[in-house]
Amino acid sequence: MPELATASSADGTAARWCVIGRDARGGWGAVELAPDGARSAAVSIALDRLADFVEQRERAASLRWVWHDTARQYAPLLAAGVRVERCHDLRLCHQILRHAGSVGEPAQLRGAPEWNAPPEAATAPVAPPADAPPTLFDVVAEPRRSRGVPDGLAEALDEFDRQRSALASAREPGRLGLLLAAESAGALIAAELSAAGVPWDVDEHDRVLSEALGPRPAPDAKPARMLEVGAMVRRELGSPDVPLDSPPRLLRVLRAAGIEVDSTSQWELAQHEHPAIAPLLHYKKLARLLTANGWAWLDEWVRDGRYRPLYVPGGVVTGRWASSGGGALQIPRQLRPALRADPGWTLVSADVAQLEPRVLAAMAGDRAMTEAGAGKDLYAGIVESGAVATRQEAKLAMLGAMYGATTGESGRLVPRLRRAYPAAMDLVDEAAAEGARGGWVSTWLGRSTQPPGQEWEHVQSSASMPDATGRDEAAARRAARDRGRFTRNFVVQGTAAEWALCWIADLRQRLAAFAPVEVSQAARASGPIFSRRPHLAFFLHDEVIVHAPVAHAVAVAADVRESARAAGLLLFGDSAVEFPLDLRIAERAAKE
DNA sequence: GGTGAAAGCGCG
DNA sequence: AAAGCGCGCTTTCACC
Repeated sequence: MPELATASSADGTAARWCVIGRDARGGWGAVELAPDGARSAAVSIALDRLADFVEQRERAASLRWVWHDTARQYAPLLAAGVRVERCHDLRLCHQILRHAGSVGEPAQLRGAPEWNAPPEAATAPVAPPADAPPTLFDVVAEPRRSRGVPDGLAEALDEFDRQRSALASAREPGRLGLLLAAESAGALIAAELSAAGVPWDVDEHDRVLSEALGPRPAPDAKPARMLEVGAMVRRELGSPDVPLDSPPRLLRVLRAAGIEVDSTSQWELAQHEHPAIAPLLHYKKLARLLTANGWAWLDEWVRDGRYRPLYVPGGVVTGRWASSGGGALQIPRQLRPALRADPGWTLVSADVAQLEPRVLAAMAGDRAMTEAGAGKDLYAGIVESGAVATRQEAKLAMLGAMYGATTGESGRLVPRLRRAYPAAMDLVDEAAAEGARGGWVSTWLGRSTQPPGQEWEHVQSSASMPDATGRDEAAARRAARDRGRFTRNFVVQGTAAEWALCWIADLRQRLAAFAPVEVSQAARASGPIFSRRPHLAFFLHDEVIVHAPVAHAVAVAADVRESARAAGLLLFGDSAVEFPLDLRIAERAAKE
């Protein structure tokens, strides 16, 4: 699996790194590093020759590009039709190494604050005009730190040295190195996903909207169906002007009508009997659809038959991706029919069945839980083992175990899992205890939590002062429990994110190996790199969608499964834990 | 008039 | 007033 190898690649060839960045004269510079540390002389590249240079070197040698920020560096290359196989993203890797508890000598890295930049959206923030007079706020506040990271070649070389030293000092450099490679591969994939886009059927989307809301209304007008349903709510409440879109005011009206709710959220409304409730819930559904994914969203985010959200790799503390713009993390199931392959192509969709519990079973080496998930639905396996009575109970108990539920039905079921799967439960319980103590925990590959903030420490120390009140002590216990739930979930969610990165990184390489097909007119919307081969089109935590020529669909599906197997092997070796997929090949493509 | 918090709800 | 983790986005409303 060459993609994820670091120090040397698994295909037997010595890995070489090519570090690139801006040179002192404003052009580009490149320096190649051999595994033994030998450096080539710096090569200068004219501004407009960078894409050519990268393509040439990529073809000539097995390289890992080292650059400051994939989000900024790779998008222009993709636009120029250049794909790269591997990279090392200095910004993302810095974030991981800086906080990794297993790094023995982090001091040098932590002494390079300019690389400690938070993930940012692909669109650069608008800088204030340089000639604007400083406001009072500017004078009082700390100097504004640059939001980006240095993009110079010299800085990149220095930072790469620091990162290699830090990695070498880690307790398990192999694992942490794998994480750095996986994270960087994820950054490449995120850029490629935005470039390729999700094939999106605007007519189907419009049909879903019209069916629910009525025809598209004039700008600033409410759709017909919303007006009708709103009128029903008003009639049932006996009030001509119910403020449907303002929760605080709606709450007052509901209480005046005798509906004793404390909020206007749907789960609470659903618990009351009143003729106004059904239409009100209906109205809220419609309003949500309209504002979140209505015609305005369609106009803004879908162009040329492609939905192009922005992904933020490493944007979540656990290592999951975040998104910024386009709402890729929250496409409602209702709109899934709008994901539609181009003519002659199809969508291969897969999601992992119960990824997080399976990851937990593998981490903990829990044989009973592994057995419960072998060859079948994990929750069904838990029921078979006799721990709980129904699949629903198994799911509720498992989520409660991983999230730290203490009350309600979920909390009530957790002790049964503790008896049936002590190894798995010990692992999450220990992670929670460590977090509650103020300590740090790590994922399987070594992504660590940051230490608790000053506020948290302050609450804890206040509670141990001689004059601490009962209230102080309660607040400290609550904060400790809160952090414990976070660290409990961190180890599982974060390791699941690592598994998923390995899965899609492996799959990406397999897809790139497909023989190219003739380009169809529609497929060109994916851009020069993606219109001739199967390519990733969507990724969300534990599911993936591949856009593929129909002729390749079955082979792609096999690769998706094979990559899942490879990810399990890469992370957990010969652990018996299986990662079964729910996999579908879409039947309908767009009309010719 | 712009900003930020909170409510509410969509996703895993 | 969600119980129980992690997010983003839209809207309203209080405030400067």
